[in-house]
Amino acid sequence: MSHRENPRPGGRSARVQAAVHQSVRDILATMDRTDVTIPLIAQRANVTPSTIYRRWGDLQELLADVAAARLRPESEPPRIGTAREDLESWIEQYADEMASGVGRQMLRDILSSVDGTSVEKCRCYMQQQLTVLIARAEKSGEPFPDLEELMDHVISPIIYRILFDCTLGEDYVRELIAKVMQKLQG
Amino acid sequence: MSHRENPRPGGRSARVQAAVHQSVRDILATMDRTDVTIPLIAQRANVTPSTIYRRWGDLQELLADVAAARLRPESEPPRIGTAREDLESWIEQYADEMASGVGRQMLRDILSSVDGTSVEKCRCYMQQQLTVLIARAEKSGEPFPDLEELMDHVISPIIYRILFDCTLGEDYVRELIAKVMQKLQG
DNA sequence: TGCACAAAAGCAAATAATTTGCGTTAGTCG
DNA sequence: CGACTAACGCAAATTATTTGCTTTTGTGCA
Repeated sequence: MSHRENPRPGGRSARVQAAVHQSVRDILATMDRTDVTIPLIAQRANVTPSTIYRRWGDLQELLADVAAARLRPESEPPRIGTAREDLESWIEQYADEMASGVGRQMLRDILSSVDGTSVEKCRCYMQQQLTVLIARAEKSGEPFPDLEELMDHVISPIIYRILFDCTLGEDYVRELIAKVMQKLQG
Repeated sequence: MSHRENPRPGGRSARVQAAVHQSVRDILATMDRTDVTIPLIAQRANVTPSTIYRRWGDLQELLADVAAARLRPESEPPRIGTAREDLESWIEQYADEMASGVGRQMLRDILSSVDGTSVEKCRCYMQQQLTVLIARAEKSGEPFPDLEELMDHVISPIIYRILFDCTLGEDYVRELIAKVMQKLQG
């Protein structure tokens, strides 16, 4: 599946991929997840079903691919104030996005794919954003948790709760961050 | 789907369910996940495909149901010594099971099901076991983290790493527990 | 015990999705 | 400009899914 990673921009392959991705997004916005089919996606994208089967294999892989693409961040985490404030703001937005209906669905699509590419992308995108925040803190001299600490004790609990249908309280994210920050002192 | 929850024991419904579950386990042990099909499962279980379609809907739901059933604990966490030692031992066994090939697959099957029953079971089973451990600690007067603390800072990071293909180092579980225990002092 | 009822299974035809071989097209590189 | 190749379209063959109808099986009641 090398072509899925680096289709030459502007080539036919890239156009088909864009059309199919767009078709999936449109259909997913309209219909229930359970009656989305490849023939349907193909029709809306003006390609043949066999093109999709050959490129993505099956519906799960296609949905995972689309979900991963949607999770790619468009910009760096916005600058609010202190590094901690930037972190709080970004994580809160991240949690909201993942906890929404479409967010949950994207997570599930990504996790249920056999091919690990999408899951890896999803993790990398998130880590990149965190790394930017960490770098900012370092630059300004603020004490800040490292990547592993953030993954294990902020991101993981949030994603776990979303996946396993627990509720995320109002201040849940903020409290997680507070705990991690507190540990920096001790 | 009320029949899936409480089929009268010994009835025909229960026998079919057992046969189908067994068939799925057998097939999953032999074959690659991607070429398991409902007709195949039906054949091995000596039922017609339509029976499976009518009862479970599709392959994903069936696999999620089987996975949830496999995760039901057969016994309480074994008694090793102190409550902390019991916890370490149980979590380590839990992590190993989930990190194995079949464990990962079960997790994914459960998470990709649309119906939330299996995901709920999976969480409940785990929480039950933790609750037993917490009760033991309380009885013996040992300081011990509460359920939420264990879920957020021990279980979540483990499951997250498994789902997102990170590696779990040799002492990773033990260190997570050590950190949580340490917090009880401060 | 035996009869009536309901739930779930079987069967088979109809529909829909997936796979595959082969010819065609579009982009790439010399 | 003219091969060359990767990816697409088309259509036939296969396989999976759905569905209407019939039959079986277990349950409750006379």
